[in-house]
Amino acid sequence: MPKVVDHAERRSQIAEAVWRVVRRDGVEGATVRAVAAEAGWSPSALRHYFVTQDELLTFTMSLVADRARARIEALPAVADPVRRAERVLSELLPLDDERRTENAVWIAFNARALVDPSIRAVRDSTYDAIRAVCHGLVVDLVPGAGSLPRADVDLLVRELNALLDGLAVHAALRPELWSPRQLRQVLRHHLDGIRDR
Amino acid sequence: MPKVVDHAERRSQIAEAVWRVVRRDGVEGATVRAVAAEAGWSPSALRHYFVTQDELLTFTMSLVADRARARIEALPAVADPVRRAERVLSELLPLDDERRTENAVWIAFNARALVDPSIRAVRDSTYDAIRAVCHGLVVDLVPGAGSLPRADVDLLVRELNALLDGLAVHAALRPELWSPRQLRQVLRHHLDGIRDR
DNA sequence: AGCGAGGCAGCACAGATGTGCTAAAAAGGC
DNA sequence: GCCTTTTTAGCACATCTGTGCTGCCTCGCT
Repeated sequence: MPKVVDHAERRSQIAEAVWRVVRRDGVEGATVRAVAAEAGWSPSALRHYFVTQDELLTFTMSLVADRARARIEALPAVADPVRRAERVLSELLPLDDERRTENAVWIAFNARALVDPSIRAVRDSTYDAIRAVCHGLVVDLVPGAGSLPRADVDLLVRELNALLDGLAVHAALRPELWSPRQLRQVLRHHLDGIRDR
Repeated sequence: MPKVVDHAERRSQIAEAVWRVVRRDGVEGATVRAVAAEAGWSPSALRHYFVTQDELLTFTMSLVADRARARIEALPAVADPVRRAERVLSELLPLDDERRTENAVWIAFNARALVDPSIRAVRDSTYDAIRAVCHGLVVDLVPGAGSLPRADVDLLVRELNALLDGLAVHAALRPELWSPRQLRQVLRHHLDGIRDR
C-alpha cells in the first residue's frame, strides 16, 4: 500500500528541480516548461502536483525554510552558549554547496516577495522564526539578560539578526570573497562581543 | 544650443520610471512597454535612448549606485569618527522614501545579478566601493588601527559591511519592523562597539 | 524658405508563457 | 481479467515579450 514515491515526496523532488533552475536561470527562468524538463517530466505531469505556478513557487520557497528548520532542530545539544549559537546560525549561512543553493534561491525569491503576496507570507513567517531563534540565543549569551531592559536585549537581537542576514547575502552573492572560514570568524567575533559586552 | 532636455537627463528620467515599475511589479514587470507607459512615452521612444532592454536595466541599476555615491560625496566633513561613519552609512540605509525605493530596486536587481553578467558587473564594483568606504571608516574609528594586524582590521570591516547590508535588506523588506530610529540605534551601537573594543 | 537629420509613433513578427482540454497509459482493487 | 481511478502526454489558445522596420513630424541650420 505504500507507493514507491508518494505525493509529498514527488512535490519535494519537483521543488528541488525548481532550485536547480533558479540557480541557473533565476526565478524568471523557472517556467513551467523549464522546471518540467529539469525534473524529467512533461509540463502536464507537473500540473498534477501543482495546479498553478504560484503554488509551485510558494511551495518551493517553503521547502528551503523547512529544510533549514529541520537541520537546526536535529542539532545535538551544546552547553556553551557561544558554541551553540555558532552551530545554530551556521545552518543558515552558505557554508557548503547545499546551503549556498538554499541561500541563492532564498535571495531570488526574496526579491519576488516585494511584489508577490503569497511569497511574502512565507518569507515573513520564516524571518519571524529566525528572529525568535536569535532572541533565544542572545538571552542565553548575555550574562544578566534577565535583569537587562527589554529594549537593550531587543537591540542586540536586531544587531545579530541583521549581521546574520548580511553575512548570508554577501557570501551567497560573492562566494569568492567569503570563505567559510571567514564567515565563521566574523560570526564568532560578533558572538564573543555579545558575551563580553 | 543647449536642448531643453538633453540625452543624459532623459535617460535618467526613464531609469526613474523603471524604479517605479520595479517597486510596483518587480524586475520581471519592467518590460519595455510597461516602462514606456510609466514614463509617458511610446516603446519606440524608449528604444531611442536604450537600444536593448539589458542596457536599460544596467543603466537603471548604475543610477542607484551613482545617486548614493553622489550623496556621500556631498556630505559635509565631520570630525568625530563615529558621527562621520553614522552620516556616511545612513546614506545607504532605507531611512526615507527615496532611499527605501533605492534599496528595494537594488535588492530586486541583486537577485537578477545571480544570472545576469552585466548586472553582476555593476553590483560587484558597487559593493567593492562600499567595502572600501567601510574600511576607511573602520580605520578612523579604531584607536590604534595602524598598529593592528591587517587581519583584525579586515575582520572588523567585514563585520561592519555585513551588518550594513543586513540592516538595509531587513529594513527594505520589512519596513514595519524597522523604524528609522531603530536602524540608527543599531548602527550607532555597532559603531560604538568598534570604537570601544 | 527649404532641407536634412534626428526624435517619435505604429505595426509586425517570431518566440515564449500559463493554463485549459482531451485522450492515452498505468496502477490498483475486486 | 476487468473496471475505476490516478497519472501522464499532447495539443491548443490567448496573451505577452523583445525587437526590427517603415513612415511621419519637428526641429535646427543655411
